[in-house]
Amino acid sequence: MQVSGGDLQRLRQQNTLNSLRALREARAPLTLTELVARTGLSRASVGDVVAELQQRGWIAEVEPAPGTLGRPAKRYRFRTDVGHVLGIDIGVHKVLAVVTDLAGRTIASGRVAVDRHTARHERLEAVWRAIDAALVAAGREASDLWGATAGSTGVVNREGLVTRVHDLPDWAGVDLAGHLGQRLTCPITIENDSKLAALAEQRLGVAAGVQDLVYLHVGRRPGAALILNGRLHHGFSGATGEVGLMEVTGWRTMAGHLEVCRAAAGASPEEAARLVFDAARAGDPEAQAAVDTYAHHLALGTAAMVLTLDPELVVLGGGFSRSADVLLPALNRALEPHCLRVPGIRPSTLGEECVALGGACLALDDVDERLFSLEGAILDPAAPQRIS
Amino acid sequence: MQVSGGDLQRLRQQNTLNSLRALREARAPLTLTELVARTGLSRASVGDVVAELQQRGWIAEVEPAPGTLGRPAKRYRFRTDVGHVLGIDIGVHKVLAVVTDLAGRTIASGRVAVDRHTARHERLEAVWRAIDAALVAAGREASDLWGATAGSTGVVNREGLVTRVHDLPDWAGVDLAGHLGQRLTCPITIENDSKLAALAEQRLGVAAGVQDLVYLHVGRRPGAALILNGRLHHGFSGATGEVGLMEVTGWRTMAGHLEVCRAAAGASPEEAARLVFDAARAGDPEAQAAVDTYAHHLALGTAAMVLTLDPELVVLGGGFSRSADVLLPALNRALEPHCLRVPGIRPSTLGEECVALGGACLALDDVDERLFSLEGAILDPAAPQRIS
DNA sequence: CCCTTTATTACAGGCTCCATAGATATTCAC
DNA sequence: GTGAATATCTATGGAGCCTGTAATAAAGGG
Repeated sequence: MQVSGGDLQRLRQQNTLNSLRALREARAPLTLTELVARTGLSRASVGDVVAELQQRGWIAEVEPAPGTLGRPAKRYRFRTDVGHVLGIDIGVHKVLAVVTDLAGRTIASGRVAVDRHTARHERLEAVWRAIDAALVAAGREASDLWGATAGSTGVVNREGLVTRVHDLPDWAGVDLAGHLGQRLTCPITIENDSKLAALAEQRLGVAAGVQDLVYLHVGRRPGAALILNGRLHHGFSGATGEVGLMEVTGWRTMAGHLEVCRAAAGASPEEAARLVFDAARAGDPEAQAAVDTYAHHLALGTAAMVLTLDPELVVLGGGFSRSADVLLPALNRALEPHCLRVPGIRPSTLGEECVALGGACLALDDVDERLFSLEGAILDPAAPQRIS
Repeated sequence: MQVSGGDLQRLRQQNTLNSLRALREARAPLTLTELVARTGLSRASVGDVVAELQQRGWIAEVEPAPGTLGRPAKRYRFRTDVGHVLGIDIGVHKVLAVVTDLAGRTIASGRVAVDRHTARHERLEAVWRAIDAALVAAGREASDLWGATAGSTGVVNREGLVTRVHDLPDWAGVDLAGHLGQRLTCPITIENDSKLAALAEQRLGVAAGVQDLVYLHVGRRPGAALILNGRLHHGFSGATGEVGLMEVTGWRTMAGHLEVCRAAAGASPEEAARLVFDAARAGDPEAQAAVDTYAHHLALGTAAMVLTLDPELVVLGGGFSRSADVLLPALNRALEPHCLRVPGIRPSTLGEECVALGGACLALDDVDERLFSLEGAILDPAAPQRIS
């Protein structure tokens, strides 16, 4: 059905998409009368549009709400189950794959443990195992996926290549998009893991709806990601939030201040920080001083970003954010002397799935883009195929 | 003419606006056939739409292009002269008002000299004199203006209040929007001067079309402004680009390194920098060292922003940018060790009108917003009235 | 069992768009 | 100067979509 310029069919397509969008954003069943109010169309037109959407499979009828006065109205809901997307977190210690529906709700996940010394090909193999496990648990095939986004440590450029990595020796230069493309036919995106975590917090977590925020990954290697004007800020070459590379911030070495504490004696580097935070919480002066020193350095880099961007919120994520009750007040105190206005600081709420969930969010953005702004054409629900 | 939801009249409005937009963005007369190609409509529909736009006064017919084969086509242009906007630069040393047409071309300007010690009420009086001079030169009345934006030093919050100023002792807290509103009935916006300069460079200057850039105001009091994703980044409280407030950058004192040079002996602070840059250009080692020191400190704050944002471009504006041939290479060298990727650095091209022009750009954005996205209604050209 | 309330269905009317064909205006070739 | 070629303009017919109104259907309360 070829449609030209400002055709009447175009108007119908617009109205159809507007109705579908209204149902999608309502996140609850709507009656025709409610849709009339939301779209501004007449009841007759909405009836036509809804019939077409139902016939194509985008929406489904649910049973009428009981206990209402008058003839009960039919209710329709957006079918979040017609498509699924995949979010993948390729971390140092684990690979996590999450399958979500079109509302971003987790359907199933698969997890494979790896470690710092896992070789590149083994890690890539673990990615497939996690994906397969998630797909099996979701009862889906790879060809059912409408989109996939993988998060990796390191700088990820526009072409999806991992260009700089510190944690994993042989990971630089890996072509994740190419690897995933061997078995996935849907559109694939690769992004930095902290950026995906920030996106997840802004969509599903503690920063829901905040337009400008700085996400701080606090851990042995701190990092940062930015949401600006409601969108993930990727930067020209993908290297945003790297203020920690400046020597004056001390970000590269600041975790050491925690590890030399007596409270951490004998513990593994992973354990050390938690022990020090616990000791500080219990009142150990040495541990408290170490936390303050850590917060002082963290505040230097954070202040640079806050003064540059004046965000509404700072979100604390990463391993150390589990001790936010100790770290957050220390960071707040340390930021005070640097900032004109200290933004709100809140700890992450999503936990260790946040990177994979952020990947799903990014893939869903792509699905929405395709659905709502691609020439306004309304098609049958189907998994899009990668073109390249 | 009341129009509901997905009315057919709505479709006509959309098509009308699309045609108008095509004519506006072409910035040159178009024939009906060219409009058919750009809008995707049929010739018959475009004919109708154009007739209405011409009758309403939005577009005008120009004489046909000679020397073409076949019957010469009528040509139409967007009437950039039906409306005007005002850009105002309230600086330390001058007040400059610029009247532009809807294409952002300067029609006339008015300028009043002031200085650091001009009292608040005198400066506000100078603003009116500059505005009146510009209006007289343009042959317009205040009621003809479709929008006005004033740029001021200091932090400007969302309500248009100037909250923090360093250069002018009694300027903090001034309610510029209220002052301008006494005689201007159009929508009024107040913004920080560096932000407006950045916008002007991105729309009309050296950074035309660049999506992500950092604008560096280099002068005795350096500052910065950000364009992110093609839009001015205002921040939560208006205090963006203030990384120079961190002591470690040395921005507050770095101009002193220039003024203590022998090359600047006896000169006024305003003159000193230019003399030192001249001496450095001529090969004076002491001056070159001073420039390098200045560039080193400038690079500290710049690197923090570049590492945070990974912009495509850095634009050098402000007084010292006239000596960009000396300063730019020094800044480039000083940035090298800090950055993963040193962005392109270019000197400003717009000169001292840039803040006022940026104000006009911001006012024009508001005009476009109102014209193209306000419920899709197409009205007669007229100066909008402020509601508040 | 009837009445009220609300949702659905059917039909007429109006508006806008597109396609096609004929009329018009200019240039180029001879 | 005349005619062919080219491209634009004008007018008409046909089709699609939306709206409004009136008639019909379905549930709950008295």
